[in-house]
Amino acid sequence: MRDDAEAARTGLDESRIVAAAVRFIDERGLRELTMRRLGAYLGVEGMALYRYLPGREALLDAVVESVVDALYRDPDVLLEAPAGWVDYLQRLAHGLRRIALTHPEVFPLVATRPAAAPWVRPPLRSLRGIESLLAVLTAAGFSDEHAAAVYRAFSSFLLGHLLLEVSALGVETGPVEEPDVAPAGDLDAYPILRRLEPTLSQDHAGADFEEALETLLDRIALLLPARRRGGRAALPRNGDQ
Amino acid sequence: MRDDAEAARTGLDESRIVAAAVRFIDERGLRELTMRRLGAYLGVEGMALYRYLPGREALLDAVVESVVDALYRDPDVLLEAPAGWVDYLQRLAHGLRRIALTHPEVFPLVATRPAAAPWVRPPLRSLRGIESLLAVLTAAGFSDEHAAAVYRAFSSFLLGHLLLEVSALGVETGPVEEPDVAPAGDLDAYPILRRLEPTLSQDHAGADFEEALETLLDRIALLLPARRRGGRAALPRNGDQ
DNA sequence: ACCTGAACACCGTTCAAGT
DNA sequence: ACCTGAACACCGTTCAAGT
Repeated sequence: MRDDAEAARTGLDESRIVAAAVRFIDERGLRELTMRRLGAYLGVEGMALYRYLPGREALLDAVVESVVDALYRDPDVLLEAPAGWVDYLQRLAHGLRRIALTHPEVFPLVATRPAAAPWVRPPLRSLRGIESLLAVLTAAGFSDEHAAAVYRAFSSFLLGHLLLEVSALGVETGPVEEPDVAPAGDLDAYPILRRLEPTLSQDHAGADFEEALETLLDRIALLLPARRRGGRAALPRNGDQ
Repeated sequence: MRDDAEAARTGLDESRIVAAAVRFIDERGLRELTMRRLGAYLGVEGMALYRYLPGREALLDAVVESVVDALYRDPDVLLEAPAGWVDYLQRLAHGLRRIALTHPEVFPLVATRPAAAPWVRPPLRSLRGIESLLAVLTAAGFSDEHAAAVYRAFSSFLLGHLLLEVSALGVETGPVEEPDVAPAGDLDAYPILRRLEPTLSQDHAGADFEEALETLLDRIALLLPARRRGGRAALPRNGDQ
């Protein structure tokens, strides 16, 4: 199906298959991905993939792992030697957001695939990543319980914001059906919705993400004794915009 | 397949099919749901369902709608006549959490199905629900922009927390494979993770949800002039636990 | 009017056979 | 050693035919 069947010269390989699957999903969407079509995309019959992967479920797991692991190959995330826990959490958050926006069709998979253990929380799914996060937090003076609580709060924040952001992306171009006049049905029955529609349609994803992240970091800083907060959460924030 | 094929006496019906689909997913999981099996579950051939629904995608949309709409049939949510916006948001949050925990296999669908418009944000997916939320907020004195911002923050909060909570539920009993000794592979390479595993395995979902909800409500209250906050956000909260 | 049976195009997966 | 072809059980969906 592709002009340059990239596997033709050197043969297949698990990592090549997974990389092709990620590109396939980015280009055509998760719904389009079948073993047979991915085979064709690689210039091969679908059955050939079973030499390298046990099946479709394993392929999807590998896709998720590959996309999440890109975080630790990202030079802007700098797993080791972070300049403090605040800087570390900011880099992690921005790195994950970059991944979500680069692979919006893959991210729902990152969000919903069953995890290997109950404490592996999407979207931060890699043991290496969790270990590193907990290492940074405990080194910064958080107790074990507080480090765990921060990990939980941070996961929820990322999952909620990023899943909503990519799903809003999808809805713009996603369902190709119904090029009707009214894009969301009859709003006539919902007067406030109709009045607020322009306001609600504005894209605040970037600013909301930053603001919620800063708020979360302030709240986390309060778990530390004041002298270790690094200037965070010094004052209550002014609320009236 | 079921002893009392409930449709046998009165015939099929869209709402009966959708209700059966919800029960089927609750009992056997989303992955098991096929048109043919749902037919059998109703005592009928799968093809018969196409008289009432255009196809499988429409069925899933109807399942999501049905589950979310239960919120407004819930007497504890009390759509109309709320005792203030704080009370309203609390009831809505708790009502949605109840739904998520009642239908953990359906909730990922609520979280990830493409929405009808970009401003329809999971998990609060019903136009009626959004209208009602915005009505309560603007009546309480929030500007249009603030009401929209509250809606966005509230959606992110609910989605992140509830999706993580139900996915943690799923992982306990979900993948029936691998009753191995080590439940999450070799933690030997991750010393901090190994030390924190008992801490991380504790279930804090309920308490985390309440705490994050209260924090969010405090933050939202700051958008109002002080005299309209109803006692909310009077003081900065004490951080050291 | 409502459901069934047969049919079609397509899946995931297995495995003997080809090269 | 690596891929293909045929095969199997199962999908979603359509539609003529039954009752």
